[in-house]
Order: sequence, then C-alpha cells, then structure tokens
Amino acid sequence: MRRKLDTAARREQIAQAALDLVSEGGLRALSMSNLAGKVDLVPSGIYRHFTGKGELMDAVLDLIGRRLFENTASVREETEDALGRLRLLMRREMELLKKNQGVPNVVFSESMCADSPERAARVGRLVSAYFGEIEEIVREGQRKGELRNDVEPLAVVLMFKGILLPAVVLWKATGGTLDIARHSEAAWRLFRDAVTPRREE
Amino acid sequence: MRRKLDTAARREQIAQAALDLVSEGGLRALSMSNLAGKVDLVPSGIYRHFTGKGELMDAVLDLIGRRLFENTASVREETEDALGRLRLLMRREMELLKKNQGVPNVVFSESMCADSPERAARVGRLVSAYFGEIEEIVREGQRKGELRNDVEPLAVVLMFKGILLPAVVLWKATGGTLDIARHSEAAWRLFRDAVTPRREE
DNA sequence: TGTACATCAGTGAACGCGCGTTCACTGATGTAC
DNA sequence: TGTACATCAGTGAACGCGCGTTCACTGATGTAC
Repeated sequence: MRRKLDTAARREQIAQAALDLVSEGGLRALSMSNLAGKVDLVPSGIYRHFTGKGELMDAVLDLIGRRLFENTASVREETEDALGRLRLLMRREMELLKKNQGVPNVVFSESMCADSPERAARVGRLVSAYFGEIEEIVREGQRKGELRNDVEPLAVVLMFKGILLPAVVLWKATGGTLDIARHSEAAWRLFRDAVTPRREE
Repeated sequence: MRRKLDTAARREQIAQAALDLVSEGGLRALSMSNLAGKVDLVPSGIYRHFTGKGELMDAVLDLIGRRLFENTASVREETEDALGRLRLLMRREMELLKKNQGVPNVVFSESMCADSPERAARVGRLVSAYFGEIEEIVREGQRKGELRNDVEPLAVVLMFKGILLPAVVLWKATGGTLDIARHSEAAWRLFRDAVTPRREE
C-alpha cells in the first residue's frame, strides 16, 4: 500500500497535477485514471479528496484564476505607468502560455461548460474578472493621460488581448512554427501607437 | 421505412446538418445519434454515406473552410482598397459568428484534433490558409501605400484578427451580454489608426 | 516502553452510461424481360 | 403495360470501449492505555 498523505497536502497535489495534465494535453487529458497515475494513486483514490470530477475542475479553475490575478497584481506593483504594466502583463501571459499550453482550451472549450451551467457561469466570471482587472489598469492610465481617453477602456482591453490571442491561435494551428515573441512585439508596437494620445491634440 | 434519398444529396444534407449541430451546440453536440435525428435517420444509417465520424468531421471542416474563403473572395470583388476589404471581412466574420456560434470551438477545440494527428494538421492548414488570404490583402494594401509598410504583413493580420477574437471570447464568457458590434467598431477605429500610414512621414 | 485499538487514506473489482461502430436484415426503387 | 428481379438506402439489435463512479475491503498511522 502507498504511503498515506495528509488530506490538505493531497488535495493540493492532486489539483496541481490536474492543472499539469490540462496544461500538457488539454482538458481531454484530464481523466480520473490519468490523474491518479500522475499522483501515484488508483482512480478511486481520488474520491477520498474530491467528491467528483466537477469539484476537480473547479479546483483547476481556481488555480488558473490565481495565476492570472497574481500576474495583474504583480505588474501593478512593478511599475506605475499603464503602458509599462500592460507590456509586462503581456510578457507574463506569454510565459504562462509557454508553460501551460492547454490552459487557453479550458477557457474556450465547451467540455468545461457543457456538463453544468454553473461551471459555465464560473468560467464566465473568471474571464470577466480578469478582463476587468486589465480594464482597471487602462482606466488609471487614461486618467493620468498616459492612454488616449477618447476610446472606451474596454475597447483598449480587447485590443490588448488582441495582441496575443490571434498569435496563439496561429501558433497552435501551425504547430509551434510561428515565432510568437517576435510577432507579439510587432503587434505591441502597433497597439502602443494606437492607444498613445495623439500628438496633434 | 423512410424515403430513400440519392447518395450525393444525402451526403450534403448530413454534412450540413453536422455543421448546424456544431454551430448550435459545439463539437460536443456532434454525436452520431444527434446527427441521425436531425436528418431523420437511425445512427447506423449515417454509415451508408460516411465511413465514420472522422470523415464526417472532415466534411464539416470543408464546409467551414468554404464559408471562410467565400468571404475573402467576395470582399476582394466588392472593393479595391485594403482597409475597405478588411472592414467588410470583419463584418462578414461577425455575421458568420452570429449564425454559427459553435464554429470557433472547432478551431480551438482539442476534441477535433486529439483523435488524429492528420486532422490536427488539417485544422492547422485551414487556419493558416485563411490567415494567408488576409495577409495577401494586407500585402496588396501595403504595396499600394494604403497601409503602413514598416510592419510585417503578418503583424497586421494578427492585429486585425485581434479586433474580433477577444470580443468573441468575452462575449462567450459573459453569455452574450457584450455588444460585439459596438465594441468591434471601436476596436476597428483603433486598428485603422494603427495601420494607416503616418502623416508625418 | 509495549500493546490494543480506532481512524481513514488507499485499494481493486464491479457497475452503468453514452458513445461510435458492426452486421444480418428489410423493403422501396429503378430496370430488364 | 405488367411482372420478376437486383440494388442498395435505411433498420435495429448488439457489441466493445473508455469513462466517471460505487463500495466493501485493507492495512499504515497516530493515539490511549
């Protein structure tokens, strides 16, 4: 018989393993037996620590959310100006993506939501909250005159997300051929030009 | 017994029904029994016209591809200038999205690819080809001086895709609350400002 | 310090479910006589 | 024009598979005596 572990520690270990599985192989890879194997347990063993797959998915969502909000919080601390914050955030997102390729699928995928409307709502709230954090950064920047304020904050947020998202899609499509870093830099310059207050004003 | 239909007609009908299912409920909704129900057949009946689910998915991909390339071709015909073409294309994509909410999932989702590497490659080629079509429009625009030519065409393409993609993500997340049309207009103006040749040059 | 005990993390066999798929069949349809 | 026939789209019962889940169990662990 395997060594017994403290429940709290096991829960954390299992949730982390679940996120790792998703990161590597997408939601499809998150099966009870895959997961059990990863933490050296038998599938039914998982049920000592989670009531079922639903609770597991919630735990994974929590972990993802925590990563995202760690990012927004840390870029806020590291610099004052909005453009600098956004640029840092973009880099953090790229790092997150490199490590956890499967994460975007969690947000896009129906598999996460199709089972239960509550989880769909949960995903929705997560995305909205994250976008909201970025929107707040934009708002501050507009107030301080660092960003154009003749556009809605949300429009700037969406455009900001537009730097990475399409690149990720194309990157996934081509199987990693695309040099995301280089193209996101180019897209960043376009973005910066677009949201910086115009000189002629 | 049901009325017999000509094979060619049935194939088309089934493929279309499959796309409809995906459009409405995502890839998850595309099960043999759902599909059979939609065309008034019994699940096993599908196998008279398709060798299996794989061939079906290929057919769905073909249909999606056709729609996409119809769009790029038609906007090319309708106007000459690059910005006008892109703007039209954006609107077409929005219409396509409204009608087929589930389509983006096809491209993002792992479910389409996880089963077979060949299909993953197929999806990749589809996305690449579509992006390539847009890139060609951008190239022409740059050659004619309608677009800034101090940026790589691909960067412009990615930023163009960045107008709609994030809005769609947020729209899906909020469950349709977001007014895509309005926000994509705002994002469009930012995009236009960013890719138009600078006056001071 | 040694022993009996209660706890509960981990086990493994078994279950039900939905899915894609198969196969021997049936009977509507168009064709040859 | 009417009849026998071959074709093949559509049927329905059955299969195997992987999945999430259950449950009676086992034995390592910490505790009370």
